Amino acid sequence: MMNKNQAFPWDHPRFRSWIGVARACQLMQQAMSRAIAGLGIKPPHLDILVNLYRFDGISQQELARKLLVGRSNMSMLLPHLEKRGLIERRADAKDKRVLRLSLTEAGRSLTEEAMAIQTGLIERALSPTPAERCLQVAEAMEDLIHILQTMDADDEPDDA
Amino acid sequence: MMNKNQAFPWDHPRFRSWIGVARACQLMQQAMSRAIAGLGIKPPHLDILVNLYRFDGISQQELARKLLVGRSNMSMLLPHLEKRGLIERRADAKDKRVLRLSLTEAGRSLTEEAMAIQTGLIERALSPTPAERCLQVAEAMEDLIHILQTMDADDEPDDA
DNA sequence: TGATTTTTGTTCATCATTGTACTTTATTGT
DNA sequence: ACAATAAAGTACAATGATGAACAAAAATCA
Repeated sequence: MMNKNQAFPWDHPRFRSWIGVARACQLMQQAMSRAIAGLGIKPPHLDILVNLYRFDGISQQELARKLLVGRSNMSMLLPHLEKRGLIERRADAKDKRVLRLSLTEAGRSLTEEAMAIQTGLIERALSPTPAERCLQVAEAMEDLIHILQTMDADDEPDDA
Repeated sequence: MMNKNQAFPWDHPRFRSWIGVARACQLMQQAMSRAIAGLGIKPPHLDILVNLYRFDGISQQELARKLLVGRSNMSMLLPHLEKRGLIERRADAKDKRVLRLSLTEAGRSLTEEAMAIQTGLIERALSPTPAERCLQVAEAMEDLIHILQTMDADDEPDDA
């Protein structure tokens, strides 16, 4: 059994492909962690800062959804960044439940430094891959993301 | 500043590409976690079992290196799997320091079940991507892995 | 309006991962 | 052979992530 069509999982082209993606991600995460350590932040913080840089005034809920983590994670990390003077949390005027997030000046400039490092590392790591190929990779990943999110959406509503 | 060449990081093709890879990885990890939860194992255990399935008699050190984690991580996880009767650890005859790892019968059959689920999920997630494209993705990831590993090797020996 | 349900964010207990220090065994150098 | 160094595995303390229970505010609906 299982050695009828393709002997082992690692002989499937898609399986090998995915193993490569997973390893690459892990290594990249570690490399990124070291690259930005000098700025006193770690990958989770960087993700937050970049998203605030891009989407000013976002709520904690929306931020958590973008980062694919739970709300509680934001509640743990954001006060830290706030105390360090990198971000601000102001209550929304119309809905007193939500906290609107934005970068301080210090946060904005640190984020720009961090993004320069991040972009540099990504450029170096993908430098042997031509831009066109990168777009094909991106396309494959977006298809995958769409499928997984659809699967999740299917599971939850009708679930037991 | 920074908006001279390409306005923002997310306009770089390689940057966008990488963001997609990272998101895909995260979602896949979560989906995989749910997919194998019924077998009573989590992604780290699956990684271990698959590697033991493929490389019987490997040592804890080698396993840790393959999985890109620390030795201590193996020391935490393996006794668990051993108590559950999925793996065996036997001292090497020639070098009393190393423990040689192998799957039990129960472990082997559970691993086959798990790999079937894993392969199925990967196949589904990458189904819209033709096999040829998958190989191109794999190639890009292998280049990236090689670069990052070379960078690490460069940093450590001469490091401060 | 008043009661019920949703939504937002927080708190807390639990679990996973990491790095460091430590023990035991091999290897190297003299 | 003996001392020093390196390597394999373990123990432990610190950090990070997760999910569930909770409080406050808003929305829904009768």
